[in-house]
Amino acid sequence: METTHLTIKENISNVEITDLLKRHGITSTLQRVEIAQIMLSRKCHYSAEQVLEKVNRGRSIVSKATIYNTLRLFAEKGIVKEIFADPAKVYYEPKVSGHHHFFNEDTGDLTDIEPGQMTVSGIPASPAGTEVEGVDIIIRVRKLDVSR
Amino acid sequence: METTHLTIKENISNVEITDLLKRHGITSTLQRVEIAQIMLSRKCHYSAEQVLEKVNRGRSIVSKATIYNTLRLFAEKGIVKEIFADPAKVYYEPKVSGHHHFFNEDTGDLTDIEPGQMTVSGIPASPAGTEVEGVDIIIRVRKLDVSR
DNA sequence: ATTCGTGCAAACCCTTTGCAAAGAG
DNA sequence: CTCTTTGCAAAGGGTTTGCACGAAT
Repeated sequence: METTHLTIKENISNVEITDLLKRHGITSTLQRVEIAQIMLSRKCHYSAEQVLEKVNRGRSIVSKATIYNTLRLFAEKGIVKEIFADPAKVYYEPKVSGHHHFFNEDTGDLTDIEPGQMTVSGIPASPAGTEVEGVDIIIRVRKLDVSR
Repeated sequence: METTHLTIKENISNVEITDLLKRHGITSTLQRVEIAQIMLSRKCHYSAEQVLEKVNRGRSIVSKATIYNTLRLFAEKGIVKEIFADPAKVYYEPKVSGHHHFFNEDTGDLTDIEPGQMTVSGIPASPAGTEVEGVDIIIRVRKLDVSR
């Protein structure tokens, strides 16, 4: 349940993943391990559709419904983060705190801004009865307008 | 076409709105004036659905399709801004630069953070061939967890 | 006349849900 | 054996589109 440290590395063993899921209060199943494998082996920004493709790679192991359910579960449990930058779809990334994004409005590309590069100051008190969950900064960019 | 100054005030006359639309390169029509009226008479965050209700108020002046088309047009021309905070729907507000938002994940409420309160420093150079369109900061909040 | 804007309904697409079958402990 | 998870297909809901009608120049 507690947010334990997330390791992003190329070849995470199933044991490590199972362990990590359990530490986050998630029952380990075949499908969940496969999805975690995809989401935790590298920095990425994947749509549900992309996760589906990557998990199944030819074979057919996980259904679309399970992708959505699992990604939502992972988000609730804090091992994945949802990015709402593109109105058309949600993107998912491994939850490593403190970094933000460029979003290219022409191409839909998301790019990481490394943590520490950018700082926000003067964050006002949150509305009465609420607490801050997180701060998302999205810098919207588009291709240079050469006509100017 | 140029982003001219936007005035938010309670009773904007049709003449003022027509003029403003024209200055932004938008042909003035009955429906567009009605929609602009709603969007420019106060600070607000409305979903397309809410704009529809407010514009029609009993009568039936504008269709849903026109609401969407017009809001998108207004966004392109810079008199309205789209907020992507809630994955379920887009919110629209009058485009007055420099302010940001609290988003309550429990209720879906958006609240303004006045410009100047919060500053970001260390914005890195945007990816090659792109230019910054805008910086969106969303502070996600939720109701205080009393169980802790 | 020709062009542009509007309205309706249907299409779209991402996402969620209901329910029966399979899996975990 | 009981509770949880999965898969399928269907439903859902916000948004977009196609096309005919109407308005404007």
